[in-house]
Amino acid sequence: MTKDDVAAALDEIGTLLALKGENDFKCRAYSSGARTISQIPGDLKQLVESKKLKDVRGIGEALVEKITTLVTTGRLPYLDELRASVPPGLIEMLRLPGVGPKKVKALHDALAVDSIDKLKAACEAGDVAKLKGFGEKTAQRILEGINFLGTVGNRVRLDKGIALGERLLEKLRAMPGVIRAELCGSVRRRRETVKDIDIVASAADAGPIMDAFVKLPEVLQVVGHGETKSSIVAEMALGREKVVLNADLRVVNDEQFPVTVLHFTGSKEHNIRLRQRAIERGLSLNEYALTGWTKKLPDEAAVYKALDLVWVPPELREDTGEVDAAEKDALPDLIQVKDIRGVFHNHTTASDGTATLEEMALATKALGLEYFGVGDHSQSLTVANGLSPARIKKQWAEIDELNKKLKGITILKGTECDILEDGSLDYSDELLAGFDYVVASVHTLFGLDEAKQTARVCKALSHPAVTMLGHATGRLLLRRDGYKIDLDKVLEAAAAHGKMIEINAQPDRLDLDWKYVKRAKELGIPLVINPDAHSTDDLALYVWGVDVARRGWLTKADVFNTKGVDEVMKELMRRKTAK
DNA sequence: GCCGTTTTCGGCCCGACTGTTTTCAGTCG
Repeated sequence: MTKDDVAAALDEIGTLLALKGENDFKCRAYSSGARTISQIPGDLKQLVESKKLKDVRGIGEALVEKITTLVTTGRLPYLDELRASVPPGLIEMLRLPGVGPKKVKALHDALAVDSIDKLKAACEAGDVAKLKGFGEKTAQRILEGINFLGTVGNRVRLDKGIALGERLLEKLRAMPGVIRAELCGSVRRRRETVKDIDIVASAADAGPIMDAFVKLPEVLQVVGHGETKSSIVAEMALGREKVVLNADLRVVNDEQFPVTVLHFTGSKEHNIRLRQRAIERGLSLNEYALTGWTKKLPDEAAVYKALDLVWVPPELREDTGEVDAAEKDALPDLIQVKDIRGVFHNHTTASDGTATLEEMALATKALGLEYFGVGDHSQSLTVANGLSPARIKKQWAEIDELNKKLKGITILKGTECDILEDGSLDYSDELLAGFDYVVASVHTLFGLDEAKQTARVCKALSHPAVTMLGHATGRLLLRRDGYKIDLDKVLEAAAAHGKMIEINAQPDRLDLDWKYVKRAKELGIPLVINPDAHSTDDLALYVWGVDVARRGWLTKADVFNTKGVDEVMKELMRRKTAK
């Protein structure tokens, strides 16, 4: 039972209790407990066994007992009973916009509605509109929600969310009367997926901007249109697909702007900490002002300063220690895109890429980078045209030739070598010794149980030739969970054997997850940001990995590919000869 | 359910918007 499994169970309890009409604070205690567990460092089982769980903030007696049962037995009778007493369809109904636990409960109690289908029928029959507290408009909104289910309200990848967000932002900034405008929310914090777009703008008169916003061509539906806040469903074509997202706009006066931007950047948990801090100082922080503070607050940094904190980069605002660090002025100097000087894990036409070695190297140079590491697939991955030892040697010769010919870019000899079922590698030790570096990755047998998968990867990490672990979980965001693996053990193995771990920057991977990036740093493991490029365009994807690194508190010094080519080669050579 | 320099009870971040009400509950962020 992983931390995520435990967190999911607690979250489910919170939701089920809410559907039963339980006290809101009790439900929240479970949800916040879930969040705490999913972000807790170290091994949960050890924490349970050492009885230290009760010392964790937000985990009290009742949660300790339930978590202990979950971790030791893998089950929780309390949750099973709850599940049995709440029809599963009720949870699905919560996804409808404007429908929360109270409305779901009312619908179930009064009309015996326990599924989306029955809800649709009840709306169409007019039963919902007649219900106390409901009405024609509510019934209509529910029907619209059911029609939209599957397109609206779903999370989308960060890169797509930003694209739509920036389009809206650009149009807003061009509107007459707009003084300042900023993307806030999870987009600004660079979460790997986003559920909606939050925009804050400042203007002397909000009305005309609100009116113009809800009439933008991107608007699919107007969800709300108030004096200072409007909410739309926005749509934009991106390549061959469409991005559909909710977007909220808040317009305030320019004096309020910094506090409002802070508020809507979140996270909610970060805001709560700031508000508590304000209260401790005899102040009160809301979305418009720091009440009780008499001096001007021209920007966000001034608001933090008023709370005796240094400015916190948005990527860190998750209440995972950043407020304490900001108090001591001990926040990390986060890595920036410009710090990256080369890339290691990339493919060419030799395996499953679309560009040649030379094209890829030149495109890397064009991005201003110093080195291009090729990491084509290894021999057993035949579906991706993995390279045989003979083809590897041919590629090495080609690299030697290109390195003589090309100026301003160095090609490094690497491989993305498959980790076989037993944890051994896909090439002989003799061949492996000829590479500058080896990225070891899992591409097969995703279905192995957690213990086997963990042992497999840990064994690969013990191999002297391995430099770094590729995409640690194999997840595809919003599409596929990663393979079951105990990442805490994997990190321990990487630390023990002095290996690096990749942050795969493909926007649908972002694997290693930022929470584990933070832990890897604590264990002293060097991280490497790789685009896993399969085309020349893909090379620039490393910027998304920089976002993950920043969320994981990494500085330039924590990331291997911030070093220049000479230093990189020296370190890779040192690692090879140390074995 | 959690928490405590008001510590075993009584709070828990707080405001906009909507729709249903006629003063407010529910939802959302």
